[in-house]
Amino acid sequence: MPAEEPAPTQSRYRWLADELRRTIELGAIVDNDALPSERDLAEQYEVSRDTVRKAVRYLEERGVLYSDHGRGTFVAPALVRNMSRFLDSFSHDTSARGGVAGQKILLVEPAAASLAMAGLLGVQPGRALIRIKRIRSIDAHPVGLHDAYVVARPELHIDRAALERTGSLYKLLREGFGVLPAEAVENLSAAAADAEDAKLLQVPSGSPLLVCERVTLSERREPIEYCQMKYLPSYRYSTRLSRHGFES
Amino acid sequence: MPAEEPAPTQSRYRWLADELRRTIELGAIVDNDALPSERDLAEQYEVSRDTVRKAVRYLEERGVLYSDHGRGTFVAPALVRNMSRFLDSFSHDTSARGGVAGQKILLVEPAAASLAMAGLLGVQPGRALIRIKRIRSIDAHPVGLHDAYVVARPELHIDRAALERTGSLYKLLREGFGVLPAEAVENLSAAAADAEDAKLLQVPSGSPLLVCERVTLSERREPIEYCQMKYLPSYRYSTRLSRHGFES
DNA sequence: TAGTGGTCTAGACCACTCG
DNA sequence: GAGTGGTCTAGACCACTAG
Repeated sequence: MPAEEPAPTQSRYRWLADELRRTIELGAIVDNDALPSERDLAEQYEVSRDTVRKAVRYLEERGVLYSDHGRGTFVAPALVRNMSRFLDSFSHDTSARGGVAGQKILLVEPAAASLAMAGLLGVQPGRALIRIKRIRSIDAHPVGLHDAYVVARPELHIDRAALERTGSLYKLLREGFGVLPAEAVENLSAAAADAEDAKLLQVPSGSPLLVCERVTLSERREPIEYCQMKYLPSYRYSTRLSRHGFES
Repeated sequence: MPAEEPAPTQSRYRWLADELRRTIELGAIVDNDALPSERDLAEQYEVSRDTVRKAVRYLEERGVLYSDHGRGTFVAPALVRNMSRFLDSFSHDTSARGGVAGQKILLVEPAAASLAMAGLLGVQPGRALIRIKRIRSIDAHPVGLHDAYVVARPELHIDRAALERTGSLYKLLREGFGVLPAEAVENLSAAAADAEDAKLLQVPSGSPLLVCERVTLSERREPIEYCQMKYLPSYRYSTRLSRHGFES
């Protein structure tokens, strides 16, 4: 029996997924325990089996559940649960970890796309960009440098004041201009801090840094920005991988 | 009209997905072009619309397609296409990039789980493990160190000879013992090479390294191994992020 | 053999986008 | 308003797992 009816704005499977997640977080079903069968859940929550399957799949994608053909559907161990690693801004990601995100804006200026950057972003070389360079901090401690190149658009008016106000470039793009990041490609490696990095992050030159390059695309897969991020060793980047088939 | 019937062993939606991917790779539909509507595809390929939707979703998960409510289904730009980033072994990943994976086995020996490792793996402290330390190389150039701790099982007989023969720990676990990695959690950061790292990788002590820690789980979410990987700056770790909802 | 998840179908209606 | 993807249903059968 449904504990509560789904809000009219929400789909039934999302509502069911939330119900199931709540049940799990309450500790009613523990790690690696089986859920009731899909047919039972369908009856209990008064939805079709297909709707149950959608809810289960939704939670599988988020690492909350996993299903085994012929055996059942189970609660994923806490280690992987909620390791969603979807698209996220530094600010949002940091507060999700219980920290306070900060920034010191070093630079907001027009720039032109270099050959390399144009290729990555899929725009013409020389295309107008807006460069934004910032020191990012968590709980007032500097942890990294962000060097972003946003593809300029006529309606886009990014200035230091607006950025300072919102504290998050993504939030500014979304709320100010309706630009919504939908997908991103990232490339991680290690590098030594150069003289400038060292000075800004207050570490010796040559110190190890985690370098993350990112290209962000809009819902229509138009390029939004290229960003190079350099982090101190204390910064940790977490992710979850699934098999999802037999690609081996 | 279907070009060819699906093999009896394969599901129809996987077959359709392969057909669509082939069509795209042939260049018949270019980046950001729209596919025929789901209803049209269902008619063309003589399947139900639901089967079309499953095929499309399958390719969306792999970064090949994306759909927009009310607009259509489109081919993802080449930048994100085929950036699947599912669970993969070093060997497989390397050959997918066109390189030849190599290894030099430094150590295969029994070990006991430390407190920290026991917590990560979800086993008792002191639990029997098998430690495997290797230098990994691409095209005969050393690129990283792998230090793996495999959870020992009675049926599991890992020795240097077997590992040398297969060249891949995952392949050995899969083909030798039917242990299939299903999910993994990774944690990346930067670190300086210590004296031992430096010697093994032939770089100065203090050089920047990309450190990747990974816990791998089986299909039943039993712990398989903990592995710490350290890579030179030339090694690149690529990933793709999606929004998948409104978690911002 | 009974029970589970996986696939497939046909049809209905809703929500969104765009000319 | 016409066309698109998104949700939901009810029922059938297959493939796998376990006692």
